[in-house]
Amino acid sequence: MEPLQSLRGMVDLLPSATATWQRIEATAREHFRRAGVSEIRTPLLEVTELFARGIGEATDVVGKEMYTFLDRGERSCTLRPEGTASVVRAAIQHGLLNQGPQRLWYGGPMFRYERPQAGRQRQFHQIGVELLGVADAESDAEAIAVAWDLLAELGVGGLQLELNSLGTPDDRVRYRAELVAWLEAHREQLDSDSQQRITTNPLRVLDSKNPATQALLAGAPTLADALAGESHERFARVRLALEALEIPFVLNPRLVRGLDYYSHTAFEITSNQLGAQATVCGGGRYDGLVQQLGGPATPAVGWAIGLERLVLLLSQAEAGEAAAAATPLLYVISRGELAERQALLLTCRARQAGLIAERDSSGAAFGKQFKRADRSGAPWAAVIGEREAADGVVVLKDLRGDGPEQRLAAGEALSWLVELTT
RNA sequence: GCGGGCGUCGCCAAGUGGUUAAGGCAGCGGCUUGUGGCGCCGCUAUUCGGGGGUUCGAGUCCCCUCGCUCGCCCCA
Repeated sequence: MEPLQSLRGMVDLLPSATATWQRIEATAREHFRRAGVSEIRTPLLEVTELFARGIGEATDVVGKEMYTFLDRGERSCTLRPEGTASVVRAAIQHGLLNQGPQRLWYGGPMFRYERPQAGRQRQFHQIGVELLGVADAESDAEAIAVAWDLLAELGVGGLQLELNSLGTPDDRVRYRAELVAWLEAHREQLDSDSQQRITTNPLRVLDSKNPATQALLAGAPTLADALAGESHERFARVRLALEALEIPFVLNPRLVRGLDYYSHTAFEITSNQLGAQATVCGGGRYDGLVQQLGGPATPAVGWAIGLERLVLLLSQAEAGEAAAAATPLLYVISRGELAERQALLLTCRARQAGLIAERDSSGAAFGKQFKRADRSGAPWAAVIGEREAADGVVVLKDLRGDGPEQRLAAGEALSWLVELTT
């Protein structure tokens, strides 16, 4: 019989890895609590139209990466490819936006049908923050600070914050026209990829990896020059706020995020240790999205961190810590039916008393059980053989020192161990 | 979706057309049927991701397929 495998790009997290994930989640939860950000949980499945309208029909995410299917009622459903659209939908649906600014975070799996590679899976996990109903430039910086500080708290080093301003939709429309005109004029000198993008997504040409194209682009009109005065001032305020927070950043005028809903501030936090998929965190302002999804005009900023990429950046020291946390204090050895029942009882009582206890269920010779007790790393072994079982006692043995074995009633042995650890 | 690399035991890994597929770790058993850590001995792949083909003969060559991986694209 052929064993079954997980679907391509769908990854199991084995016990050796989950401790790291739990630490990230716990750290994030506490970090958000201090930042006054509350958790929101939305369904993994949404009507397809939500993403088509929210993210943009022309984007790669919507155009070719969504897990979309018809349910039994013939509705087109999509496994969420990102979190923002769902959060905004939920906020609108439940009238949250009538109650003042909403500071929300979410986490969980996202789905994108792409070719897997390092730091990229078809089911991946994000943790993200959305600040809805905040308009000021300082809030952009605050959102970035929440992400930056979280990464710092987790101990991720070597990160770079890249920053750009996309201006208002008007700015972008105007710039887009200028850029397209310029690109058309230089069409012959562009690589074929870029030529195609003139019509599909002209701003993306700026990001071309083709060196000749890059050289040519030095003479192209820049988005920064096309920004209206207000957009310019706004961006300056964001930068001043980041400087005040002492969060270093580099301006990246080519940073054009792939989702349609961004305006003004766009940023990415990248690492040079991730290979091609260098972005750990990406986000920005999206003032038009709420309205576009049928809600009241609501300014907003947000970001998402890719957890798989974050895990890649965390050191292996984690694995060691996790193993240590699972080391039992007490290893219970037994042989014989009555003894095994008493061993089970002792083990569960020990756990109820707050001790990490493990029971050997092999029924093997004591020699074997002691060997396993030793390997478990437990400092104490409780031994229950037929004699102990008959007398209702246990033998407590110090596996690390060479103190004498103690023969105690089960309850005494437990309270003795509890005292030892407090 | 497009290119490149790879796929031998749970993990690491030798093997590059010719009898029985090294070794290490882990696991299990024994020396030691009530006392561990060391040591010694033994066991664990009729099979080399799967399927076809070439050949007297294939883990080793070819084709297809699945998976992983790196890059492109895109993004977290």
